[in-house]
Amino acid sequence: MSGKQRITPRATDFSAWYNDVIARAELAEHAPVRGCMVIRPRGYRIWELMQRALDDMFRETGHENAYFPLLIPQSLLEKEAEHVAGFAPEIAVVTHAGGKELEEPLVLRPTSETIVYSMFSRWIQSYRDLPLLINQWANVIRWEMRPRLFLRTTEFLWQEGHTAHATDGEAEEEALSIVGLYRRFMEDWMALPVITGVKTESERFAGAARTFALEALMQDNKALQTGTSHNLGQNFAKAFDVQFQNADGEMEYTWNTSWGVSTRLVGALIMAHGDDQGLVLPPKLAPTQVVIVPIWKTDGDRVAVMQVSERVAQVLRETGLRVEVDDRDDVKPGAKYYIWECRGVPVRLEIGPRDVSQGQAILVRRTGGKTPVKMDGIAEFVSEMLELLQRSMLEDARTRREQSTRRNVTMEELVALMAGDGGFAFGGFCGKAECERGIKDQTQATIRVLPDPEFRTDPAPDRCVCGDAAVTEAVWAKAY
RNA sequence: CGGGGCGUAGCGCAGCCCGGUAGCGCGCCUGCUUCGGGAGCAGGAGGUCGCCGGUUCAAGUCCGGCCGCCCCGACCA
Repeated sequence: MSGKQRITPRATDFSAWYNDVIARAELAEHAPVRGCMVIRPRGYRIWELMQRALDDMFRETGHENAYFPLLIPQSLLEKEAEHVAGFAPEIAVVTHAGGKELEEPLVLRPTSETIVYSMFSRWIQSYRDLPLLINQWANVIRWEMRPRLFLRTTEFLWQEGHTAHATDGEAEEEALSIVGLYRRFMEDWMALPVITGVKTESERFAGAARTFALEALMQDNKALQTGTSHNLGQNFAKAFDVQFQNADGEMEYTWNTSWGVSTRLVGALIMAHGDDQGLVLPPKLAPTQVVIVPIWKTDGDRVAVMQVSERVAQVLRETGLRVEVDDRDDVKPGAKYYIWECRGVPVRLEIGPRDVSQGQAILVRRTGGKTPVKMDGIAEFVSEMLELLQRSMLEDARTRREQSTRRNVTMEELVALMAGDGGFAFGGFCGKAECERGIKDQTQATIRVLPDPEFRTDPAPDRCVCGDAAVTEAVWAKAY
């Protein structure tokens, strides 16, 4: 547990680094079933902190939590043609139960649109029932060929929002406002800058009219889709007969949205901020924000140092900080430094006999640098330090992303970039699926999004990377 | 599903060619000395060598079969 095995440096093998960090920080492990993971307490608490923040945001915007079942009748899943086709390869099916073969196989939900909208059709009668804004926290199952802890597992945890509206405009507004909500969460809590935009047809959710997405760049210069929000149009309403009577007494199908983020966000946090020492957590999502390491030689020192350490911990906790005192006497202080750095704790306070006599503690930042802090006003100082760290992590991540972003790329540049350093490549796009396909075959890069106005290049490119006239701008990257 | 590799202590591995008392590092337990950047010494616990069969006086090692896992080629929050 407190071994001194080295973490593979990122530059040597990013994948091995990622696995090492997860193992050493005790975030998760592989389960007996291929593709499944056990999320350990230190990893699960990160997810719980994410959940709490997001859940509060959903509530503030009028959404209510509910729970729909894991098992879905196969016939129900098959009602929306495009949806079934899209998920077919990833579906797990229960055929036997109670000691006999089932009359109708049950699907383990890969997502819950089908069961949700079949229930919505019973709950909605009038325009007065709209909008209906539901969220659920749940696990889902998607049989994966190439699993990776947190990033792509057969079972994962997520939230899925499902809403019903009276008009297409309202649904579109809802889908977009969720993108904004996700973006605020990712920037303010995860310190993760994202690019937002709309997906091309080939990357669109099975059954959606439009898919909006948030894309972040990891330190290996590969993109990670960190969230999606779909305007489902009336596709599911028609498949599941979700109708309401409008003010004029006419029957209309509802307009729906669905949206989600998952435990993949933990993987994003690791890959966006981690360094060769291990995990680096933004203060707002760190299970332990401050670790106090008491230092002593003699028993007399120990009593004095522990007394001060506990008092400092108390003061910090009273200001709402998550604090741990590492008072183990079988591990030397130096070893503790490595352990807590590996776990990503943002701030460490070292308190030894010298500090006690001088009325101070030594504050060490996870991202580098140490300074003495006076005991008077230490809570305020540490709080401000954490806020500063939270902000600087976002700025640093944004700087890294900008350094790995190229604009107005030509086909030659795109090919060279994807064969080399990778990163985000902005360029004109003709809108043709064959063009998109060809670039993917040649470079392994896909269009992550057609970026929202705020991210676009000014002036807009007028030629597609293929040479044809551009109808829009696109962001290419190799993706997870 | 096609190609390559691996199953030996909690983890990482050696031993296998050439059959003969199951080993190393880390971790774990006990004690003493240590303690401001991964402590040292001494003692100790821990194993159906993936499974089934065969050859042999004798199999971790040789032979046959099976199972599982990892890596590489067609999808995805």
